[in-house]
Formats: sequence, C-alpha cells, structure tokens
Amino acid sequence: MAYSVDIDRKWQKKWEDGGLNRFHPEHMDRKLYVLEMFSYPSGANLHVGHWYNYALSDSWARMKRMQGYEVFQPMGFDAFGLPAENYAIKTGIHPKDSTLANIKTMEKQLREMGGMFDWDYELATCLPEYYRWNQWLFLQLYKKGLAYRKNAPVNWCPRCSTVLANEQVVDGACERCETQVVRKNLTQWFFKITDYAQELLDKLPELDWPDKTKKIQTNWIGRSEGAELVFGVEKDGRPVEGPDGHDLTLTVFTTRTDTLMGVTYVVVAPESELCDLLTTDACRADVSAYQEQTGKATEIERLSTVREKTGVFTGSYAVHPVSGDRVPIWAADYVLAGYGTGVVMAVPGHDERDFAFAERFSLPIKRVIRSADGSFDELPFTDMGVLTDSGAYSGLASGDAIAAILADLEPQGKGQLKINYRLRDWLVSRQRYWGTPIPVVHCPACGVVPVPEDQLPVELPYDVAFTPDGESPLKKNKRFMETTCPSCGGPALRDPDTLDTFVCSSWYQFRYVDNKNDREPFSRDKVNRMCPVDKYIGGAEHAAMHLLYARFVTKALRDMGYLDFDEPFLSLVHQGTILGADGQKMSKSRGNTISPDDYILRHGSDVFRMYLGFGFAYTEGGPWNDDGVKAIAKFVSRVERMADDAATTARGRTWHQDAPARELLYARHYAIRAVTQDAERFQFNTSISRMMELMNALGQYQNNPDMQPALLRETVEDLIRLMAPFAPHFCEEQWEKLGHAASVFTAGWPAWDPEALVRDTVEIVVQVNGSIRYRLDIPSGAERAAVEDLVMAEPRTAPLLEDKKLLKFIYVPNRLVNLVVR
RNA sequence: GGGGAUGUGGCGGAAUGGCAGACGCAACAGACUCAAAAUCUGUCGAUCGAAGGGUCGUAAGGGUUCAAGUCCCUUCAUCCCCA
Repeated sequence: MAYSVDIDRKWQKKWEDGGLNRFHPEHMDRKLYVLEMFSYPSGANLHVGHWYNYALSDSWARMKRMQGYEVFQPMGFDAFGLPAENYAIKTGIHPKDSTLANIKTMEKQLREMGGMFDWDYELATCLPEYYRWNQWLFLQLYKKGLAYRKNAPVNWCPRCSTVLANEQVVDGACERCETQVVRKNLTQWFFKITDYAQELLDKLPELDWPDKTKKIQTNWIGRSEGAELVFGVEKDGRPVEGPDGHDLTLTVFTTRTDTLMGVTYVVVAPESELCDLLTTDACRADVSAYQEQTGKATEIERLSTVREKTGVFTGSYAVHPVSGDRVPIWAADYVLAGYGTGVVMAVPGHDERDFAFAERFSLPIKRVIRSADGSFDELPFTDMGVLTDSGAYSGLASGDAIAAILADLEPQGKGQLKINYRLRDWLVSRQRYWGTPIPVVHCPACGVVPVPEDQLPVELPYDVAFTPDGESPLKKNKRFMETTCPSCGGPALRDPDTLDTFVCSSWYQFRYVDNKNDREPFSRDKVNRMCPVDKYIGGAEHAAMHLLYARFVTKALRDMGYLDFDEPFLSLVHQGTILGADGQKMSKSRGNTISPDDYILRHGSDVFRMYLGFGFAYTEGGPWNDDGVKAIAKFVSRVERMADDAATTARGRTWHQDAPARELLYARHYAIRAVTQDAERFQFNTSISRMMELMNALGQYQNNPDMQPALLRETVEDLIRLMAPFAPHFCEEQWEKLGHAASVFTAGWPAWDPEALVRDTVEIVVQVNGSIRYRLDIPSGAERAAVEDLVMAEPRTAPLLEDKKLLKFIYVPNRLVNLVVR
C-alpha cells in the first residue's frame, strides 16, 4: 500500500491501542522531559506554525526515545484570555463554549499529526481543576509578601469607558472605536518579581538557552549601578512639607554622579504625585494642562530621543547637594514615574536628552567633563572623562570623581551607592471576564481578606454579561460579587478582576507531571524527580515575559518549599516563523495562508512534517514553497520503492567487504553519525539531506553488479530507523513490510562504526599564500612530516616556488597545506 | 528611539577561522516511450579560453590572520521585540 493518509490512520490507531505513547514513570532513571509551549485554542484548525513547533519537536523526542530515553511529552491548552472574550463580544458565543469546542478540534488534529503525546497528562487552564491552583499560587505569594496592591496606570478608553490591554491599543488609540486612549490610575495587584531581579540575572549564564534570549532577559531586567543623590526643595522661597511631615527632598537615581556639578535643572515625571506637590499656584494651570496633554503619549513615544521635547516649569527650585545652588524644577514627559525615583537630575552638557531639552527651553548648559585624551569632545559629551569646572573635584577622572563625591555626600545622608533595575513588578490584574478570579474578598470591616484555601476554587461564573461598558464584567454579577467575609462573617465583596494568563503559563510545566492531583497543585516529590524540563521548545516572542515569569514563579515556589531546584527550563530552543510564499507573514488579509489539512490529505502527514524539517533552518523559518513539498513526496516514494525491493530479498544472509560494499558502508555510517549529531541540535534540514545522500548511495549500490542483497537490506533498515522520527507513520509501515512485528520505535537508534568512516586516502588541497593551486591524494591520517615530503616531492610544487622563498609550511590534517612564500 | 537579529547561485538553504554553494527545487541535455507523465543519467555562481586552465565572487567599504561567508570597525538594506 503506497504511503497516504490511510497509513497515518492505521498507525495512529495501532499506537493508541498498543499504548505506544504512554509514559512509564517506573523508568524514571531514563526520563527526559520534552515540552513544547502549549497553545492558545483559537480558531478551528492547527496552522502551519503549530505544526512547525509541535511536529518537529516530536521528531526530536522520538529520536531520543529510540536512543533509550523515557520521554515525557505532554500537551495542553492555554485556554483563558482575551481572544475568546473578544470573539464572544462579537458573536455572542460564550468563551467557555467556543474554547472547549476549539480544544476538541485541536486534540483531534494533534492526534492526526502523529504526535507522541501522552494524553493522560493533558491540561486546560480554563478548567477549575487547573485554575484553582492559580488561586492557590496567588495566595501563597500573598502570604509571602510577593503579591500586593498598588495604584498603577492603565490604558483607558473614555468612549468605551473600559480598560484596554496593551495589545488593544493601536497607535495610541482604542482598537474598537479609535478613540485616543488615556492613562488612568487604578488600584491593581502586582507580583513582586523585582525581589528576584538579581537572581534572575545571576542564573542566566548556566542555562542552555539561545544567547539572544539571555540577552533579551538581561536587558529586560536592566541592572545599572549608580547612586541615589538627594536634592533639597524650595517652593515660593520656603521648604515644602512632604507626606511624612518632614521637609520634602528629591531623590534622583543617576549612573553619572561625576556630572553632578553640571546639573542646571531637575525634572520630575508629570504624572507623579511629587509633581503636584512641587507645582506653585502661579504655575498650576500650565502644569495641569501639560499633565492632561502628556497622559495621551505612550511610554515608547515619551522615551524617544528624536521626539520634540515638551515640558513645563513647576515654579519650584531644587537645592544642589554640593553647591547649595538653586536650580529650577521642570515637569517633562521624558521622565517616567515608574522608573527609578521618577526624578532626574538634568546635566545638559553630558546627556543627549537633557541637552535637547535645555536647548528647546533655553536652560543653561554647563560643561563639567572633558575627554581624557584631548580628543574631540563637543557638547553634549556623554563619555567618561576628566572633570572640569567642578570645584574641588576638577581634574579627577570620572571614576574617581564618583567615589569622591559619594564619599563626601554619604555622611550627610545626601548620596549613596545604589543598584537600579529596569524590571518592574508584574501587574497581574486584568479587568476582564475570561480568566482566573482573584481569590480575595474586600470587607468593609477587615479590608483585603484572602479566601481560605479550603474554599478554593473561587469559580468563574458562567452567566455573566461580558460586553464592555466600563467595569470589570464580574462586577455586574451580584451572585458572584456578594459574599461573606471569611474573617468576620459580615457582608463583603469579591475582587472583580481576573489574573493575567501569564500566571497560568508560569507554572503549568509542574502541573503536567501531576495533573490529576486534587489535594495540591503537584506533589513535591514527583516534581523534584520529573523537573526541571530538559528541553523546552517554543516561539521567540516569549523570550522576555513568559520565560521570565516562569523563572520567577519557580524561584518563589522553591523559597516557599514546594520544590527543590532553581530553574524551570534547562535547555531552550526557539523555532523560526514560516512565512507565506510571498515572504510575508501569513495572514488571512494577505491571502497567503497555508492550510496544513489540504497537504495532509493529499500527501500524508509525514510528507508535510518532513517538508517542514527539510525546507527551513529550524530556528530561522522562512517562506513556504509548494515545490519543496513535492520534492519530499518524491523522496518518500523513492525510499518506499527501495524498501519494497529490499523486502523481497532474503534476510539473514551474510555479506563480505568488497570495494562497493565499503563505499556503501561509508555512506551508511557517515549518514548515521551526521543525522544523529545534526538532529540532536535541531538541524533537521541537514539531517534529512544526509538521509537523501544515503538514499542516493543505496540507489548506486543497487545497480552495482556486485550488489549483495543482505547488505542492501541491512542498510535500508538503518535508513528507515533514521527516518522514523521524521516520518513516523511511513517508517512503521516500511518496518513492518521488512518483516518486523514490533514498532520501529522500539527498534533502537542505529550506531555508527568509526572504523567504517576511515578511508585509505584523503584528498587535500595545496595552497600558496591562501589560494588553491592543486589537489593531492595522501594516505589518510598521514604525519605532518610525511605530507611535507610528499608535497615537496610533487612535480607541481616546484614551479609554484620559483624565485620565491618558502617561509612557512602550514598543514591542517586531512584538509590542506598552505605554502607561505615571499 | 532603544534592543535583538539577518544579508551566500534563478530559489529554499549548507559550510568547529581551513576546498564557498552540501542536499533539494527550478532550468537545460540525454536515456526509456508512438507520445506525454513518471523514472533514471549528466550539466548547472560569474567571466575569459577551443581546451588544459586562469581570474573574480558570500550586501558595500576597511581591518586582523599563513588563511575570513565566519572575527573586529564603518555604512546600507530587511525583519523581529519593546511590561
């Protein structure tokens, strides 16, 4: 029977009936946890991106299985989130109904893909069996002081009067009604990831992750070493009383304490509370107008260095900590309230943004640094250098000046070393319906009261009006909202917000291993034995948030005693993106999408899978090409014909090593080694190339008059085993045809014989000053001296050295000789 | 704006600092065929040469090295990410 989708179905059924994909916890010593990022159950069918991620990771896992590992490869669904809710708003279909239906379809398609998933370990985050443990996690973090509430700005659409997620804001406007979005403060829940900033940074080097992903995390965390300096404040000629009753001071964070004597003004973020405190009555109107205007700008716009600088004088003055000079305090939106202290000392002579701002508003610009080596140092000069015009500090190098200034300021309480992180705490509140309810109760008498663990889950009600009209949808459901206080028993209200879906995905890798546990989120013992995940595969778009959140939660769980390791994912691979045939991102509006189903019906799922493996560098991706699919279909049918031929020749007969046999043996073991090594590092395209070469060698050998059937057959069987992870249904069929009763996946992975890879002679190139002059056969593995004799004795060498002096003889074993002459 | 990548034949893509273009597609030629398809064989970076062979060639320009697609600097282009 020629390979087709029917073969797929035959083997899918056999695998299911025979329990081939079961994970056996009793073989824990050989366990390998292979995890693909779970998917969002959107739309109806799996798209090419799902296939690319899941099918090829599955191939890798299948290879590991053949190599003797007990592979744990679960699958599940990241089932809460905005798309289902937006879909519901548009169509009226309840998120729960659409999500559960989508999951059904996706499960079916994942089976049809031939994935080696053990469905006993499936999970879906929108089910109470799962999200009750999200709530549990929230409560543990709350107990530990790692979950807290504070005011934070949200994107607010005044027209829809609702909160928008960042992805719902398009060019500063609401994606639904195109109204300008404003920033508004709301009390929200945060996880204190910043407590772990340093460890998140420190543990990165030991992870087997792509360098660029580590770099993204490093930048995201954004550690900078600097100092906090304290300025005094004068408003209308008098000190200002701060919220604590003491005289108000301004603390700034700077990495350039050496430029302190160049400060000519100070800037506060317009949205900060400090700004209101500092504004004088005379300036009140201007500042208020400015605050309103600036509320519309996004952070990215505000931090841009090319954008026209805006700002307004607050009327107050800062008192310089060293000179005691008074400098004006401005409000300007290039300073953010959420970063550092929300106050910046402006040194226009040595900072580009301060310089642009000072020019725009005619503020003084003062040089206090010169280049150390006298090189060009036009202002703004932002490099380190030597201090000038800085009083007692003049003449010091920047580094020394920082130490000297801090040494002077520290005793007065006006300055100290400080490490600052760009990372901010994780905002987990969402004013949305389709998510995990936050398990706290707001009691008029007791305040915020956590729901006792034995009352979890706080179930998400089904019957909710989720059309947006300005409030969290849950707020309108009286039966949900109205409850009694667990502490005093009086009437109280539930929290109407839900948790960010990144909470679900921050710990799912632990739930998989114990997904049916109804007493705890997971058994500590099981997780310690099964985790961390050995190989994690998913899109690079999660390089910052998801991966950072999961790392944080792992560390928090460790510190609370629920598990005993530091990192959730030891080794990480990102697959690339498959583009449309036009080289553009696939999208319905461009009409360049590829539907896997059509190809699978026509060619079988293995041809589709193999094309994905062969046509792209896995971590790069690239444009789709129909011709490439045909090429694979052709290759698969060549292998099938070869297997047919081999199956008809008797097995078990011996063969001997003659010249053609040695050629084939070389090709065979070369392929085994290359496929093994390349597939190991997710180089599926070159792995498949090597299989094609082996197939070509088999074709040659088959036509040789001295062909020995037993060797042909043996070699074909090796090819089938090498191909099995990439074409699992097809290879099961061929394996069966070749007379094997058991699955090819129990047949073991072929081993290469180093002996077969040693050839008698090798061809090297002979170069003169780096360009190739001729090629020469030498005995394989020859000593340097022997090669030198051979080359110097070679008649072709003499003319190359005529009138020249041989300076150096370079020999790279078995590759080349370079004669360096003058 | 910042951060991260990428740039190699007509195309997808290979190359631990050591023979650039593996493998495949497309194209061309041949075999088989009444013919076509399928299959098999060969050619296939540019350029000069009848040929042996030579010269040039990995976005552009510089540099390090006996040797650079690979390492360093500058420029250009494209793509991705930004709580």
